[in-house]
Parts: sequence; C-alpha cells; structure tokens
Amino acid sequence: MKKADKSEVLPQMYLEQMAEAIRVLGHGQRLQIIQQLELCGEQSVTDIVEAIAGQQGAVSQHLGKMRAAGIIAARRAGRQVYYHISSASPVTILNCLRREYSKTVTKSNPRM
Amino acid sequence: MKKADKSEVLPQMYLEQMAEAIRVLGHGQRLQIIQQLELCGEQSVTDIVEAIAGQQGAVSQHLGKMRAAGIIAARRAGRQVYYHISSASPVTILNCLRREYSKTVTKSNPRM
DNA sequence: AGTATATATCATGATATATTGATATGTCTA
DNA sequence: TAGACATATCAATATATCATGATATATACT
Repeated sequence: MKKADKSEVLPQMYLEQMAEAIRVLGHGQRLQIIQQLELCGEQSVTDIVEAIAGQQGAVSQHLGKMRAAGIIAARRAGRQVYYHISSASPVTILNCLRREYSKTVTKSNPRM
Repeated sequence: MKKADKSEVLPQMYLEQMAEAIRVLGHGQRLQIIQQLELCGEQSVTDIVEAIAGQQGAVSQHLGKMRAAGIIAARRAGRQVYYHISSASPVTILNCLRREYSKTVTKSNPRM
C-alpha cells in the first residue's frame, strides 16, 4: 500500500474552493451526465436529455454548472453543442466511489 | 446518436446515493477535519476544534454527519471521543483534487 | 424575411443544508 | 454527590440549492 503523500495541509481557503468543486459532483443527475459522457465521449445536449430522461432546461443548467467548474467542456457544431469531460477528477472520483460502493458498507459504531 | 451500453452504467438510484456521499465531503470545514485526521491519525473532538478553530457544536455536527456516512469512525476513551478516517475515499478524492488543483485551471470556452 | 430546432437563461416556490446559541447528556474526579 | 469537562443535540434562522415552467437567444433552412 502506498504511503500517503503527506504534502502540506492545504489552507482553508483552498479547501473551500475544493469543497465547491466537490459539491458540483454531488448531484445524481450530474453524475448521470458524467457517466454518459464517460461512456460516449461526446454528446449533444439533446442526446444527454434523452439518455438520462431529463428536462432540457435542467440539463442545460447542470451542464453549465459543470462547465463553469471546469469538469466538462463544450464545442458548438451548427445548432448543437457537444459536451465532453475535460478533467480527470470526476472519473477518478466516481471510480473511487464505485470501488467503495462494492464493499459491504462498514457500519459505524456504538452510540455514545 | 450513440446507443448507451446500459450494462456499464450505474442506475440512477445508486448515483443518487453516491451523490449524497459526495456532498458530505463538499464542505470546507469537513475537508479541514479530514485533512487533520489524515495528518494526525486520530484526534479528539477538542483537538479538532482547536486545530481548525471551529465551534464545538458545529464540529460535532460535522463529525456526526461524516460518521453517519461511514467516512470516519470514533472510539470513546473516558470523556473524549477520538475520531479517525475509516474509508479510503475521502483521501483518494482529496488527493485527486490536489493533483487537479496544481494544474493551471483550464478555462472553459466561448460564450454560446 | 419567417419558421423550426437546439440550447441557454430567468423567475420563483420548494426543499435542503449551514450557522448559531443554548442546552442536554455522559463521564470523570474530589 | 456536586461540579467540571467533553461531547452531542436542539431550535431558530439564514443561506444555498433544486425543480419547474416560461421565455430568450442562436443557428439553420426555405
């Protein structure tokens, strides 16, 4: 097992920003979108709307939020806008959680 | 439009639960706590309160939330309760983001 | 020009989460 | 037992996030 990289403790301000980034991923439908993009590489908004059976407006807002966070990026082709994952982190994080998830959920502990 | 291979895609319900788990980490002070525990291995509530300069009640609530999510665990010793990280995911996720963070932030793209 | 299509944005009510101060619970020690 | 200390919980309010329906913008086509 690899020894944790004890690189310095990050100052609270950075953690705040990281927390913000994490929160962007903390939404079921947004994870669905990430999964979809992971699977198909690139998809138009309409593709995504269909794939995850969402509402157009809502999906567009999710895409906007994730784009603002740098998680995904877009390219316009005619009237469609194609999105793709632009950062490794969501995939890494999802994989990490998929792994955690497959384990039996560890119970917490006795009441105190 | 590409047809999604549904077998590899996690069902929305799981994603919803994952999103919930992710959201627990999406909070600056909670990341501070994780970092502190990562650094010190085990700490009492008071230790943590001091280390991150938080309010006792708030810190206790954060700890409770993270414990409920299985991220950390606790052990009582006398009147203190010592917490430690009990799941790899927060560390993995934090490292992942630390890595992302060190890169120059990629700008998104033109207005559409 | 006008119409259809794709996407983005806005306004808002509903819900969730955070923050704070106060108090309750549990545990030790004199 | 009382009193101090450590932790947890509660209640009230503030703030953030979501979902929805409506509308705006951008592009293509005729």
